Amino acid sequence: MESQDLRKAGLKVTLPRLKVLEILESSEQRHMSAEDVYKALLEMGEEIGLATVYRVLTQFEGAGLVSRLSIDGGHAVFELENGTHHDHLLCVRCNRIEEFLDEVIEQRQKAIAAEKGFQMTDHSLYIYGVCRLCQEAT
Amino acid sequence: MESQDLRKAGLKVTLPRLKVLEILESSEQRHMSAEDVYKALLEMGEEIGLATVYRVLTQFEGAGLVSRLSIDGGHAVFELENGTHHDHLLCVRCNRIEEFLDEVIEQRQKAIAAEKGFQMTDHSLYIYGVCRLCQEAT
DNA sequence: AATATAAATGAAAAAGCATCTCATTTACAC
DNA sequence: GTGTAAATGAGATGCTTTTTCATTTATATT
Repeated sequence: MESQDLRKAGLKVTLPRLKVLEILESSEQRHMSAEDVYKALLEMGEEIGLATVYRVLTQFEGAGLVSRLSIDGGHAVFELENGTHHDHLLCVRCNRIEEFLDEVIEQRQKAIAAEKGFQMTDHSLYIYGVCRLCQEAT
Repeated sequence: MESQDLRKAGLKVTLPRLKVLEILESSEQRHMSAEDVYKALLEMGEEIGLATVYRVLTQFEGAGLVSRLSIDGGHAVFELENGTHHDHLLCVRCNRIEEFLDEVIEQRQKAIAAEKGFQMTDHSLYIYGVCRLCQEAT
């Protein structure tokens, strides 16, 4: 039950928050923009303001319940946190997003940061390309 | 002389374009936002509109004269193209940007794209951290 | 169960970055 | 020099996200 997650995060258990969580859990797309979530809520019959959706998603991010991806071009998408770090592959045609984790890359990043004297706090890696389905659809 | 670069790119040689190039070449910061360039132009006494700066930078990007970096959080910075691909390290304190190239990472990215059936078109990798100077300044 | 209070929400305004529109100016081919 | 297509400036506009502020709601306390 998710109410516990909200309480643990110091957030009151409110209908908007429960509904946003519900959308994120039940949507067939794992990666959704605030707008996507907002529209899904409307389709569900929940009239929750877009500003609230943004606020809730940002709070969820702070609470570690979701991660925010900052896609090239400025607009963000959110994914339910699954506990494991990963990077992303994006299809430039259909916007499909896939996840991957590569230990070699993770290690090299740490090594590079160390070489340059940086205390690494984070990193973001996106591979852009045309996914298999879109290649076939040419 | 840069007029040639502009002509080669099919762009007319205009004062705004020459001045923007001049700023990019002479600024002590290699990475500048459109706003940075605009302000530098003003300091130089050139009253070139911000819209023109954006247009010119976008055209330069298309012509391969500059590259655009999309920093986390949405706003873009531009760097003079130096002919060699590289990725970036960003200091989260002072916003210093350093460049690096790691062949191991480059190879792994290609391998991952291939594994996932993606025809890779591009990638973006940013390592965030605290640079040496900012660590010392704590 | 009622109440107090701090937090959450909605709606609209504002912010921030970037692009577009359109009238005017400019580069450059002839 | 002239004509024409391209470039520019200024302001409007767009788009995503955040903020403001009055109202509502969750929850700790009585």
